[in-house]
Amino acid sequence: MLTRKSKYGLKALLLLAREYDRGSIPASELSEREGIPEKFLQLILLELRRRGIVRSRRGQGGGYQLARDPATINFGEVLRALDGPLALTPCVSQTAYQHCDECADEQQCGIRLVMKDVRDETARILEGASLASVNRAVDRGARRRR
Amino acid sequence: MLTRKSKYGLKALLLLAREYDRGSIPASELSEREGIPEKFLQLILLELRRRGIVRSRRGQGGGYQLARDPATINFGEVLRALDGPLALTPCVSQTAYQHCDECADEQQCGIRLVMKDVRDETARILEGASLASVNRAVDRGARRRR
DNA sequence: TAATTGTCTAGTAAGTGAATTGACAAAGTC
DNA sequence: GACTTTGTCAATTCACTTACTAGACAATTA
Repeated sequence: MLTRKSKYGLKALLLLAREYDRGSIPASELSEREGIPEKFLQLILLELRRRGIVRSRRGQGGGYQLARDPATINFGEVLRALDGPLALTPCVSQTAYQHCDECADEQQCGIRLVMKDVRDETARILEGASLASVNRAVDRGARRRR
Repeated sequence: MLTRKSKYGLKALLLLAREYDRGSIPASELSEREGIPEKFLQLILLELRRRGIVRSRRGQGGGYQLARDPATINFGEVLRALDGPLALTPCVSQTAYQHCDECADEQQCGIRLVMKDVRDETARILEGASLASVNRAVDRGARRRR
């Protein structure tokens, strides 16, 4: 399951992407506009900063902004930062591989076979979903509905 | 993440599928051959029985067997039975849809858009993976490696 | 220097995962 | 019909994770 943490993180980032050229936006504003508990959001933004996804400035007029162009930040990267590896099982993870101790021969494991397929497809979709492209898709959908 | 519960369940089912024509296999044997804590396995098998995936017989010579042909039982069905819905978020679940309260307009949610894609692909893969086809794939892999 | 805003460490309540225990029920064997 | 094997089920345990909150502290700017 997607945790609230990731959901909040993505929401804040999508908003930062929409207002990318506005400069820094304080956590309090992000928190209010997206309905995210402020202290929790600060925790999340801190992790995103450590990962180089977001940049921060303190003091009056400070706040957060994307560290890079919205087209170069994707859902996969964000979910990995906040929720950990995408794979459903460590034995098929690219970023956090771990051998299953109960599995005598990984080559012979049917479960692994299937989970590998799931991971690959999931990664393909999430890494293809950049903040910029997702915002564009939402806008396209809204226009079509009018 | 795939829970141990589901992993154990799938392992037991794959074995039951391999020995489908042998009749009932006691939980104790499944437990020993797959290295699964026996009491925990019984809990899992009970859930699978309630879902009509497995059949049981008590008393001497009793045990468990698949309720249906191994080709008609797929990973998606099993994971739904043991771990709950496949979707990463309730607002894109087929089997347990729930509106997100924090989401004003679902049609405008970029996160939902992406999670829907992930769910659809995940379901396609997991529902295409039957006990029979996965066992066949494992055997093919083993033969190729020899 | 006062106000604003981010940084960081702790802590906590509730829930989930991964089991274990033990009483009980049914079915077959001798 | 007693005995044994095997499944059913409710209850409990324990560690870990999620989703927060509190509060001290640090930096920046008007």
